[in-house]
This record gives sequence, C-alpha cells and structure tokens, in this order.
Amino acid sequence: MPSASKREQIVTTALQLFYQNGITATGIDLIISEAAVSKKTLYNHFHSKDELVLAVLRKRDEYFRNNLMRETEKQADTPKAKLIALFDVMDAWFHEKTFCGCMFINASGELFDSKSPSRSVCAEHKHLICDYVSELAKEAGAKEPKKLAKQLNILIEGAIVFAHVAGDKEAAQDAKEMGKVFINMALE
Amino acid sequence: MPSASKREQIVTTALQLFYQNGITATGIDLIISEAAVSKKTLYNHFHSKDELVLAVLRKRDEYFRNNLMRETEKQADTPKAKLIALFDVMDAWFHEKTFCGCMFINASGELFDSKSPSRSVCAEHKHLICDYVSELAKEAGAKEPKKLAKQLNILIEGAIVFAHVAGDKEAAQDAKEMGKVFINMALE
DNA sequence: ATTATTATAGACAAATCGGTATACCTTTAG
DNA sequence: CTAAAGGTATACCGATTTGTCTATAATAAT
Repeated sequence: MPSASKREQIVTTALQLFYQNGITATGIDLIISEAAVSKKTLYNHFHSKDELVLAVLRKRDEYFRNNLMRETEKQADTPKAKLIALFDVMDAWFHEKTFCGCMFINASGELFDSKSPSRSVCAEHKHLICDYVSELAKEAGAKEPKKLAKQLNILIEGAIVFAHVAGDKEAAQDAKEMGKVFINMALE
Repeated sequence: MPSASKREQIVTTALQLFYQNGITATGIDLIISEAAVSKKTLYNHFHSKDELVLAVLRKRDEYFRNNLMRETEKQADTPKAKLIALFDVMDAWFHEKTFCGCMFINASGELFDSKSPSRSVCAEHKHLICDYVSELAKEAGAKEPKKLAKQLNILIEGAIVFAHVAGDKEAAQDAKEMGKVFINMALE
C-alpha cells in the first residue's frame, strides 16, 4: 500500500503551489521537486495531473470550511453573532500575507469544462458553505434561513473579489455592514 | 506601418480564446491559426504574449464597460431606475451561452504577480465600473454616492461568482432585491 | 531471512510552449 | 517601374509539458 504520508506531502505541496501560482502554470516537475518525491511516486498515487488537482481541491474544501467554522464559532457565542463573525473571519483571511483570493473561484477561472469533476468540487464548495450559513441562520431564528444564507454568501463572494481583484482588503467590513441589514431584517 | 485590421483580428481572436479557455492554456500557435495570421505578424504587433494579454484585457475593459453603460441606459430613464437596471443587465449576461464569468476575475486568478500591468488593468476595470455606478448614484441624489456604488458593486461581484462558480444564474435577481434595499436607504 | 512492495533517481518519449529566423510573395508609395 | 514594407509559410530553437520506463535502493510483512 502506498504511504499515506507521501500522498499528504504531494497534496500539501501541490495545494500551496496551485494556490500561489495557478494550476496550469504549475508543472509536475516543480511539484515533485518541492515535495521531495520522485515522479513515479506521484503517478503511483495519482493517475494524472487532473486527479491530483481533484484531490487538492477536495483537500482545500475540507481545510477551508473546517477553518471557517472553527474560527467563526471561536469568535462568537450566539447564532446571530456568529453570522456577523463570518465577515470578521473573512477580514482576517484577506489580510493574510499569502492571500491569493478564493482557490475555487481561481480554479473555475482556469478550468473551463464546467462539467469536469474539479469544477463540480468548486461548485459544491460554494453550496456547502451556503449550507453552513443556512444552519446558523436557522439557529438564529431567521424567517427564511436559506434566503438569508444566500444573501450573506453573495456579500462574502463580492468581498472576496473586491479584496483580490481590486485590492481593496477592507471590503469585508463593508460587506459586514451590509450583512447586518439583512440579518436584522430576517430576525425582526 | 503594420495594418490595424490585422491587429484587430489578432486581439479579437485572442480575446475569445482567452475568455473561453483561459490565458495560460491558450497557446500562440492556436491564436495565429484561428486568426488566420502568421506568427511573424503577431510578433510584429506584440513583442510578447504578455503584451498581447495586456492589449486583450484593455480591449475587453473597453467593450464591457461601454456595453454595460449602453444597455443600462437603454433599459431605464431615471438615475434610480438605472441603478436597478444594472442587475438586469447582469442577469442577461449570465444567461448568455458564452458566459464564462468575469474575464478580469478569471485573469486575476491566473496571473499571480499582482503588480504586473495586466493585473493592474483588472483592478482598474473594477474601479472604473465603481466610478460609473458612483456617477449614477450621484445623479440619483444618493447621500453617499461612493458608498452606495461600492455596496452595489459588492453585490454585482457576488452575483457573478455565484453565477459562474456555483452555477446559480438567478443570482442577479437576488442581488437586485438586495440592491434595492441600499438604494432606498441612500435615497430616502 | 526471504520476498514483495514502495520508494528513489533519472533517462526518455512525444508534444507543446514562447519566440526567432529564413525565404518568398504581395501590396503600396514614390 | 522600382523599392520598401508587411505579409505568409515554415523550419527551427531551447525549454518545458505530461507521462512512461528502467534500474536500483530502502522498507515492511511473513
């Protein structure tokens, strides 16, 4: 059985390189070099680069959402406060030195076959985050939890784009102020 | 003097290919083949692929904003109605068969040197759209036109991402409903 | 201890990348 | 008519792409 730790090394390294330099622009040779792994080992774990990309995106989804949930719940107690805290978690992310936008937005901008497994992971990622926000909205007693969740997610995506493309890292605070409006509307 | 029409052919063809398949993934050989132009002609007009990318992004910015302004003002008379019409123009765009998201968001996800000229064009594009919305907001008599413009733009960017990445093309209508809230707040 | 497996390093393949150069044709201006 | 310039077509360059393969060393299970 191939070693799970080698697989981890490859995925972790590829994740970083894909995120910082793009998927197409990152070659296999660079990945194995940075991961200190032979080419055969990589192809022993993944049949192709596409398969590696898929594994990396799944890993990123897992990491990102777990981190989002953990940080959000660390910062606030009540469900309503958690909904607001979402934007502060975004704010902190935008200000990280390694911030390169949302990996799934970036990947969707590179992978143009919208029916490919990798693109499906991107779409699913967005839906799963929406689901999480929807749960919080439900706990907070929102009238239409799914509607509020979608509204807050539109704000979050908008802030991510503003921060990455326009370079306006304060967008999270603007989105937060906007989010409060809809939270209050849904809870009154 | 190199022919302007050849240059146009190249830029137009490259724009289409870059938008549909990505910048990195589109090779020079494909561009010249599709544009029915020799390689030397291309390099006679553009010193490098980077220069071509830059020209394409400028062209796209010009086309997109002019189209946005034209369509918006075609659909509505009053400044307030124009602000709302922005979302309907987005809606129509999302439902186009060739819709592949926002070219500048996609490009920013591929070009990771945030100080490169191409990335600057991406950032500038977003600012220029913001400026236009800001003008409309001013005409409509908004209390803080720039603030309202930014809010509406966050909604627009969020809707674009939702439509492209999550595949939810109805996002423009959700964003529209949200936008009305802030328009009314700014005009009351 | 033997055997099977997993790893390594790296040569190799065939294709493609961005970019240059050569040779010839075609258009346009004086 | 001549000559310069812009065009085409294509060969070529070195580097890089994904992916395969061979030979060998390290590791793990029986």
